[in-house]
Order: sequence, then C-alpha cells, then structure tokens
Amino acid sequence: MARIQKIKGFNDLFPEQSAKYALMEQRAREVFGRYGFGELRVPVLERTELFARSIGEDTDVVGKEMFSFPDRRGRSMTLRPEATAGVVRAFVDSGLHQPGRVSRYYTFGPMFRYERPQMGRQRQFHQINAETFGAAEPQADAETLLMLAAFLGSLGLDDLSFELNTLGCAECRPAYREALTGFFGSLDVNALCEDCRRRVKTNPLRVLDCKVPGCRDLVKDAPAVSSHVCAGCRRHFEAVLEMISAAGLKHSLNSRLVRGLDYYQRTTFEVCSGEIGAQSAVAGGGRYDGLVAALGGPDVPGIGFACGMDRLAMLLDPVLDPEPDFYLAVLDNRAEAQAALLAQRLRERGLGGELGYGAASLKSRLRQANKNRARTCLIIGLEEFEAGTVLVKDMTGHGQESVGRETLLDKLDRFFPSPSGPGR
RNA sequence: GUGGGUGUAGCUCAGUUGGUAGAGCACCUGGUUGUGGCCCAGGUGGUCGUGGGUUCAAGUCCCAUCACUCACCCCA
Repeated sequence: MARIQKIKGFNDLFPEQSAKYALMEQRAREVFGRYGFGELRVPVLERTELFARSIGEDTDVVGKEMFSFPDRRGRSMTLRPEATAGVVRAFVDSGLHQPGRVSRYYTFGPMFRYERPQMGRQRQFHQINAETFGAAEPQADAETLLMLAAFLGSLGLDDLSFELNTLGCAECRPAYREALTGFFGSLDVNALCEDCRRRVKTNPLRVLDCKVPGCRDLVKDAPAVSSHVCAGCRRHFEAVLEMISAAGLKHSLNSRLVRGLDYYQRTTFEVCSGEIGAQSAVAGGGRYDGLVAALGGPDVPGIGFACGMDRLAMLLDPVLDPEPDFYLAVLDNRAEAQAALLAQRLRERGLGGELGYGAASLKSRLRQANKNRARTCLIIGLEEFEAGTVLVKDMTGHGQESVGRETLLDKLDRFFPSPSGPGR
C-alpha cells in the first residue's frame, strides 16, 4: 500500500520533542500565574472576517498566508494565523468586561500560516500568548515585558535580545506617516527596492524594516519615530523603559522595529536569538489599544505578546524523562501471568517501569533494562517462579537479592530508595 | 510566490573516468548453566525518491516528476 505522506509544514512531535513543549507549558503556567494571568482556551477555527478585520486587510498574513476555506454552508472559515484576534473575540463575546477592571489571559496552541517552510517556520506552529485588557498604564507594558523575560529565564534562556520601539498612537501616527511618505518621495525612486516602492504607498513604516542593503542605507536618514510621537506617547514609552530598566531587564531601542500586524500602537517589542537561523524572533508583541473596540467590544486598551514555541524548542536542552524504577524480566513463559500481576501491583503503588513481554534470555533482558535506564531489574526465571520470589537486581551497582513478592511490595522503600515517584 | 541545495540501510553519510552497493551508529545473536554497561565476533536490513530516456551496461549521464531542505518575502 502506498503510504500517505504528511502535509507539508505539519510536523509530528515525538516524545523527545513534545517533552520540551510540556516543559514550556508548565513554566508558562507557573510564571504567568504569579502575574495574575489565567488560562483561556479558544478555538482553532474562526470566521475569516475576524482576522481580516483585526490583523489588517493588506497585511501579508491576511493577504496570502491564511488557511481559509468555505464550510458546508459556504461561509469562509480560517485556521487561526495568530491568537490575539481569537482571544479578543472571546473576551468580547463573554461580556465579562467590567469598566475599570483588568483582565489577564494566557493561551497556547497551534497556529497556521500558508508559507514556505524553512528553519524555524512551519505551516502549523505553536505559540504561547498572553494578553492584558483594560490597562492603559505603562505598568502593564512593563509587567508584560518582565513576565516574558521571567518566563524565558525559567527555561534557562538568558542570552536573548530584547528590542523595543514605539509606534505612536492614533493621534500622532498619521503625521509621522506623512513625514515618512514625504521623505521617501524626495528620494530617487529607483534607489529603493521594488518591494519598498510599493510599501511607500501601502505602509511606509514597513520600509524602515526592509533588509535590502540599499534601502537600509537610505532609511538611516529617515525621520525617526521617536521625534514624531506625541507628548503622551513619549511619556508612556519613557515610563515603560524606566520601569524595565529599574527591574534590570537588558534591552535596546530599535526605531526600525515595525510589526507586521496592523493593530499595534505605542509600545512594540521583539525578542531575538542569534542561534536559530534566519527566523530569529522567538517572541514579539506590543500594545493594541483600538483593537477590542474595532471588534465590537468596549473601548478598552490591550497589550500582549506571542512567543514561538517551536523556535524556543530549538534553544532548549533535551528534556530527560525520569529513570524508570524497574524493568521486569521474565525468563520462563509459565511466569508471565505472575509477572504481569507484579508489575501491576508496583504501578498501583506509584512505581514506573516496563514489563518485558514473553520469555527471552537473561542477557538480552538485562541489555534491555540497561537501555531503558531502569534503576532495578526484577527477574522472574524458573527458580523464582517455583519459589514465588523475585530477584531484585540493582542496575546502578552490582548488588542483587532474592525476595518474596509480598515482601517486595511491603518494603518498597528498601528496594526502591530514590524518591522520584509520586504517591509512594 | 521567487531562488539555491539535497534525495543511497532505521539514522548520519561514502560510492572513482558509467562495470552488478559500502562504512559508522542503531538493532538482533553469540563470546557465560541465569547476569547489563566496555570490548570482541557474527548477523538482519537497500524498489539507490519515482517515472522515462541514452548505453552492451546507469547509484553515476539526460529529461520529467515528487519529496525534503536552506534562503528571500514576511513573521513567532
């Protein structure tokens, strides 16, 4: 039979990989919980319109990267390309918002974008998101950043670079846009790359982020955001910087940092690694004060980030499973039923280990026990079968002892001294 | 969507000017009557991605196709 191939960009995560994801989720719960966040699980599928309206019609994500298809009634559905839109929709849907109240949620799960896969980018990828609604204060920005740093630190990742920028707000951004357009208009049209010539019209801020060397040189002389934002935005940004500096978060300013989703305003940030290839951003986010209202909710501010789990996984050391407490070796077929029962009793008492099926040579069983990294090998051969005992062999040293099965179960602490298993 | 690279054993890869396929690791067995790791010996395992073409002869050359991969664009 012909094999069915996996879908391009959709990967299987076997234990070696999935253990890293479990670790990230565990750390996220611990750290985010300390900052007052609760878990929100939202659907993977939403109506296409949600993303079109929130992310922006003319962004690359909406324009060419969404997995969209009609459902059975012809309505356009989309596998979420990012999480914030769905979280905002859920927040609005719930009607839980009370004026003056701050709501904090985190969520994780798969996202989908129809792009060419490469290192650090798959069509199904996984993010951890955290969003705060109802807080306009710079403290919320600072806490978001510090929480992200704390989470990354809890994974042992401390050589990541934090870059920040402010994009201005609804009041001052139009003026800056105009200044930029004017600046680019004064340049020789051919000086910019093809993409940027288009961007000047559609989204001039993006030109600042262009990687083409020629464009980079020109951008150096472009008007900086910081000199064009309004007094309120300036004060807000300075307060954020002051707070994270006071907390000891190392960071740098990057006036070219422009995010690809239209809803960002004021504070934006990105966390990058130098070790995972060209797709180096492991987290990114910022403030999106108009988004909740734009999706039909109350006019409350929002701020949050998305963290790429797959990219973080590339930075994590292998996560080792705990060593099994035992490996149970049966050397005679007649002992199989008794052995299975013993394994069951041990597991009921909180120990973990593998039962070797069928009879095999002692040598091969011990090799297997060794490969499993089992701390003890329990052996039931002909002798033990007839005597109702079990040979308990310590795999970390060379000691071994033959004991009655009931004795073993009664004195687990003696035969399995290490305190790894719960519930003992 | 655009450009480059790669498809040979379960994995990582050799394979000469075209001449009938190899290593390391892994796996299994043995070296011990019932004692693992290290070592030693032996063994299992390959439609050479797929289809077509050139040739006496193709892993090797040509064409097509599929897959994977890196990068651009963009993003986590």
